[in-house]
Amino acid sequence: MEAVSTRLSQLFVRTLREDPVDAEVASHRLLVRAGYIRRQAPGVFAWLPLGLRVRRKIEAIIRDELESFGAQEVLFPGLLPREPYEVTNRWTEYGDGLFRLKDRKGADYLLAPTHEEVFTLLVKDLYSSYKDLPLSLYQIQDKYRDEARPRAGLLRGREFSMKDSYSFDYTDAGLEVSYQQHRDAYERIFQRLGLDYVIVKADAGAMGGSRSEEFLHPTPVGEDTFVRSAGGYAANVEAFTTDAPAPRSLDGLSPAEVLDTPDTPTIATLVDVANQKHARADGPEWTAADTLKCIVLALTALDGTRELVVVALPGDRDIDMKRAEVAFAPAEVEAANEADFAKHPELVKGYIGPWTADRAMLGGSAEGEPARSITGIRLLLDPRVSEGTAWVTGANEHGKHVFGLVAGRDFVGDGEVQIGSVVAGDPAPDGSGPVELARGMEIGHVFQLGRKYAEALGLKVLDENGKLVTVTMGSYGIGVTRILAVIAESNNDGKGLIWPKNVSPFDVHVVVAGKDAAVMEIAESLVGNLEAGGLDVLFDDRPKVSPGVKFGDAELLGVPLIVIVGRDAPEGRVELWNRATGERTSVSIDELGSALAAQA
RNA sequence: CGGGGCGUAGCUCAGCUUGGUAGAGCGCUCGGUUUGGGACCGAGAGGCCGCAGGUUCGAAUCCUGUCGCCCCGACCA
Repeated sequence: MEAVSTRLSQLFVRTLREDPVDAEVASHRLLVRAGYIRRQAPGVFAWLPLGLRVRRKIEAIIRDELESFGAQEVLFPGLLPREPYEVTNRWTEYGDGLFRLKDRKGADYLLAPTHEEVFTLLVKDLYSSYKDLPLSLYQIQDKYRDEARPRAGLLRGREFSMKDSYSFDYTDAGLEVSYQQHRDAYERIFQRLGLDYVIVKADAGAMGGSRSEEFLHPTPVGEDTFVRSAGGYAANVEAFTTDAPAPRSLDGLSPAEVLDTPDTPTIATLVDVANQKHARADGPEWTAADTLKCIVLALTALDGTRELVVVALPGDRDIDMKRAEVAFAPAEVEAANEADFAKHPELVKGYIGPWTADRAMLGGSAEGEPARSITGIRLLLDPRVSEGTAWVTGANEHGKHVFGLVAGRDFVGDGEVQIGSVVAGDPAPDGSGPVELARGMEIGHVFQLGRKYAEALGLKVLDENGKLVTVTMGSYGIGVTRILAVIAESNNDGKGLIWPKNVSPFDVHVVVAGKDAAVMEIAESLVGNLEAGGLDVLFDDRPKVSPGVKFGDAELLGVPLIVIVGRDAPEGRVELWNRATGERTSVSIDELGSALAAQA
């Protein structure tokens, strides 16, 4: 690209002295204040020249890395017909999140939220042989999602730019290679962008794929919680797993006994009363971790049927509803309501447990019968409730709990479920030590889709043996405008933006300070030289603006290198100002080029 | 969808309690003085006080409704 110089006196920008009142997070506030973007509607932004320049810098890096392994760029429209999305059922599944519209004939259209369907169909149209594969296609295109609540400026918008790629292979091994190529390219892209990231295992269930990882940028404004261990483990909380302890012998465990525990509907009250009235003979106090909490959830399947399940987990844990949603998908999960309880009067709120003296209340029974429990409600166990563990839990009577109830002896679950809250200190499943919790913003996602879309849309090719095989696909996304916001979010100070050099709208910002015509002339020629040397230059040539305003704007706009042409210019000296460090050094004009190169 | 807040000039806000015909700072235009950290003087342009009803001689102000926006939560391939 040809180097350019732009005069601030001509640039279409107006900086705001005060923060816009509707902007909360730093990136939103500063991008608006510095004149990079303007809001058009909730979650919808117009791009001004400065913002566009940054956006294109980011896009160029993405393109470079994708082309480096042979991915090819295409461009789909944002406006698409309903049909392809009907075939995969996403016209319906997307629900309110989809922008739908009708043409003059009443035909249904949508503003695409993502493009799996049409990419699949495009390849189906043109290719039919294994010899054409592997193939990776991508586009950088605006996506539309009618978010219930757009927020934080560019971080969650309703229109946003996304780079989406799709890989096409006819073998699983091929998909693995394509996936790895994208994953490697993403690492290089984020490194070039100067973006801190962690790769976390993501839940792959809902989309029917086999492998999925998210690139998260750690930041307090992030929307995802993830866990990581010092030993290198990282995962989304939804994908975090806890291993069940090895089964313990049932021999020698004391029998369960029902004890009075008046007024103990909560775990906290139960622990208190247990310690007061039923202290353990052999020492340690009862804690919440000794109790078994039984939570009644209502699942609504896609066909609308509602089923209650009880999840039993240690009393020091809560249910993480996000994890629950993933675990029970596609069914919807919510806490059981009054009507649900009314149908099961045998469930005594606050005193629910799996066991009664006669017959299992929930789940199966240790002896394998009776086949159905009293309630018939499925009992799902947290992995910590493993065979041979003993618990204090509800006795299904007001004011009574059963102590020493042993999993695998006195009650049996109908399955395991991993929806307990994850807390700092939990062991990583790979043995790499305790985890900590952190917030992150998803900036990239690599996903092995497998054959779901190819199957639904009939994308098959002939293999070496002349046999039709269904193509296997991957999809890979990077949020371009979100990345821009994340970079802004992580690169600013009280005075304004501080762009990393690879994405800065200009390489250098030249400020002419003072009204002297001679100084202005020197600045003009200096700008010309820098441009000739291949640098993009923003030139603050505004004649009637005081130096303070120019300096303030320079800091707000965030070009990392600033050159002040001022009082020492007639002596052949200018100041080189590093935006990030604030350091200013006097350099001779002759050496400016090398001084800039040294800073860059 | 639940909770909270806010709609007055391009931006940030005052005025509303107690009704009397629209204000400030910044920005913008013109003239002049300034020019190394957000200068100053003078003269201007700019508002359907979100919208619709109502009360009243009179509504930015009181009442009702409505729309929109922001934040928190729910939701989010």
